[in-house]
Amino acid sequence: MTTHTAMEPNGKDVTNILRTAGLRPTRQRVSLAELLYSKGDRHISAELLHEEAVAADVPVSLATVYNTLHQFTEAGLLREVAIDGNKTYFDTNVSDHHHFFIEGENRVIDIPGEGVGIGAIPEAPEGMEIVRVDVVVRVREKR
Amino acid sequence: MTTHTAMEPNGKDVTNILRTAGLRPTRQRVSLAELLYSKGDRHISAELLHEEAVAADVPVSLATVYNTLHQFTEAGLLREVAIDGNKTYFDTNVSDHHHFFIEGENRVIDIPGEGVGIGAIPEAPEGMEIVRVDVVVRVREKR
DNA sequence: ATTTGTGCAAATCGTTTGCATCTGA
DNA sequence: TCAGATGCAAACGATTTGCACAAAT
Repeated sequence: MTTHTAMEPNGKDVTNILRTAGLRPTRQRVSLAELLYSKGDRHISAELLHEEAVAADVPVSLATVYNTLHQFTEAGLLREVAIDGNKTYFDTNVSDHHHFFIEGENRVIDIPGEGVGIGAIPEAPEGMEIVRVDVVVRVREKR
Repeated sequence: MTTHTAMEPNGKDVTNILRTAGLRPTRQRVSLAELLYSKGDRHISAELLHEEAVAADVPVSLATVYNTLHQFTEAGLLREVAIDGNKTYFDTNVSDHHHFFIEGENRVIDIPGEGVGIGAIPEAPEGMEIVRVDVVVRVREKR
């Protein structure tokens, strides 16, 4: 009986999720997943997650963080948010929703509730199909 | 009399536009502006514009292309479109409109007409004001 | 034992910058 | 003249990759 599937509130779930996604639940993947999902919805960059991991005594290399984030994204556990141009954010909220982007601070936050709705979704060009609609509301500190 | 302001259909306009924007109409700026605006609305990357310039016998350095694109953007002659994450596109259409992003091809095209309308624009977070709303409809080749 | 993941450092890619040299007004 | 522009090459920051080593099944 090697199935040491302890009953830590998160550990177990995460392990299963990873397994289901076809990813071996390695130390670093489990730890990163816990960091990602234990604090509600987040929009995090690879670099920041790496720092958090190191701070949490989970030494992972930056390369592994990148790998992991991409694997999670492919597995549908994360959503890549391309907003800024020079940095990639990963969103732990995979459901359909949109974002505020705070200029200056370079922060991304979810638009709460059903705040936005596209009026009319345009038809895709000939031979194309819509994959997703992203709405980014850019805001800045009011002065 | 050095004011050789010829009456080339574009040359003149461009020169004036630049002057109005407070930019000296230098050889390369005028050429780049012509490349940008002589073909209708475009979504172009620095690299591509650079190639076009070189191809058009207007040797400009890539650095100058970047500088110029940013100056034009500040002057309101261009609009930066952050869609892709790893590349910046500059849109010659400065009016309010949205985009299709063709995955795989990494191409950006305008959404024609009044195809999209945000249903309800959400209120900005406390102390923030909305700068702009960007809608990107990601499409892929239908199979 | 095999397969898959990880870490490191080097490589890449797009973009920016420093600085000496030109150019337009 | 002389501030402002340009070109080049080096600097940069984010991300990726190659490969030897380690861990999971």
